[in-house]
Amino acid sequence: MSGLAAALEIVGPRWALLIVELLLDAPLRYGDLQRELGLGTNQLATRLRELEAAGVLYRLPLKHNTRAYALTDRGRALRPAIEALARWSDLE
Amino acid sequence: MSGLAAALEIVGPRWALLIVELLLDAPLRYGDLQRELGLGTNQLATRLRELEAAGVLYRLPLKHNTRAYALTDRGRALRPAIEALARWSDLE
DNA sequence: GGTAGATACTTCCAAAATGAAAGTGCCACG
DNA sequence: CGTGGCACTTTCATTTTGGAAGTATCTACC
Repeated sequence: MSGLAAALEIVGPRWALLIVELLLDAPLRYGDLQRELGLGTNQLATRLRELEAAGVLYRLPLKHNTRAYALTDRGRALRPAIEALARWSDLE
Repeated sequence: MSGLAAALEIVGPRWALLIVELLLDAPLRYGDLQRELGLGTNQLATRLRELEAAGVLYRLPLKHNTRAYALTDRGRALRPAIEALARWSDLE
């Protein structure tokens, strides 16, 4: 399998890269992500579970039943790819 | 809509970026793409139609009922993004 | 001239992913 | 003890993806 295909197995599903993009700035809570992205809560839960399993992000407990989602080193390493795609869409 | 979201509207669907990756080297025919990727012929037809409509690639007639698919400038501009994703998956 | 093969699809249907809405469990605060 | 915020789960409809088979056109061969 090509490197690209391997990458898409992880960040290919819908919303995955958009979640990572939001977290590049700072950790966010579940509700914040949902409001920013406007996706169904079930899908957000699924994507976060998968991205955590892939080592892209991790859960950061804040208090009682509140936690934030933050990027790992591997997650932050997606910045060049995300910026390249964003720049591509700006061409014309 | 963020630049990233706009890019994913075009290259987000499954197989789309993998098709572009193959065409970065040289134009290929329909059957070549299908054999290389191993996807259903109906989906290849759909993806090619969408990528053509988005100005990423174009049909290049060869002879009678044979044609090749080649990248436009806009399609070739995806190279940095594709390489960034491929490199990311190689980390560890 | 008929037939077999190559090429580029389309059509049909099942399976999986995605999306919208409502419900659950937990804790803090008044 | 009730109300509200937060982080989900469950359920079900819709859309996307996937596999298999069929169609149309031209070419080359017998």
